[in-house]
Amino acid sequence: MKCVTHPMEPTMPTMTAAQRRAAEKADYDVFLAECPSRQLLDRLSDKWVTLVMVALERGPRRYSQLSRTIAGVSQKMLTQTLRTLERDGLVTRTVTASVPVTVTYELTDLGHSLQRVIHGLKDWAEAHMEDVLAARSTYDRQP
Amino acid sequence: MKCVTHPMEPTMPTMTAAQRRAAEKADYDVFLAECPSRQLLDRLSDKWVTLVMVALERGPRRYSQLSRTIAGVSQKMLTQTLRTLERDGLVTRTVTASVPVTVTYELTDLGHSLQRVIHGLKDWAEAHMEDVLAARSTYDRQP
DNA sequence: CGGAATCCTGCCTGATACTG
DNA sequence: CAGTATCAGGCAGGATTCCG
Repeated sequence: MKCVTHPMEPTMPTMTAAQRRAAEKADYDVFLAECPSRQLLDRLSDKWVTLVMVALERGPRRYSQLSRTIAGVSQKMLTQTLRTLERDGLVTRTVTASVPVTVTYELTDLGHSLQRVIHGLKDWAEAHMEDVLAARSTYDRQP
Repeated sequence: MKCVTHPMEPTMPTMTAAQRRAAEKADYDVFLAECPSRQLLDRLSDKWVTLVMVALERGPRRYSQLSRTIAGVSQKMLTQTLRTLERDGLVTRTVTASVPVTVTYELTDLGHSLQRVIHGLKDWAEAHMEDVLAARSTYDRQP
């Protein structure tokens, strides 16, 4: 398993999308620190990324809405997170020239595909909260 | 939607496991900073947690194996991550009293259920690497 | 081998002030 | 409203050393 970027070969029409995806996967390894996929996984495994992606799941949201929805986020981290998500093609940023100005963030198609995965994480956390709390009290009871 | 811990009511035998889970879910909100589920989601949305969970997916692993597999992790963070995963009931820690000592980590059933979700994140990162790289170069080309 | 303990740095956070 | 800028401080996380 190598970690290389793909030379731009002409797309082979004989491959299905699924086959191409499988071929691409084989060339990336998240365990290699230098691999782009590792760096991407590191970025995605971020609490603010997770919360923003979940907050955007039901459609476009304004900056101030996100700020209020995601309790505890600083302006700095919210803006920074939204910028990198925009750069990575996961959200779009739309500025409406009104007074005062309105800025709307929305998931792209790519963003939606990631959102589905991340939503699973949120569901898991909410569904298994009891189990985790029980495990903690068991663990903490021991010397 | 409130964020409360459940008073220990006797389990209602008339509820299915799925029903009980749905009822529990309704009481947790990851957007509230003080909610346990939010804090759990924050912990899970961590790059070392993600990588350790993926590294353990094929069965038990020794500390040194994990250390070598997960490139770039420090002993401190690996130990710290494994400890919290153990405390949260996601992995077991087994010490074999040999010389030198052998320590093995393995996913619990709860851990496996989370691992399936996290694996989706890894798959997404590896599968959509090209899309993200393309989006970045488009973004960076603009002033 | 698998850590624990220590020190130290840099980033995150929080607060405040200022713009288009 | 939706940021950018700046400065304080605290703590996450890296590097190093030592131990059963």
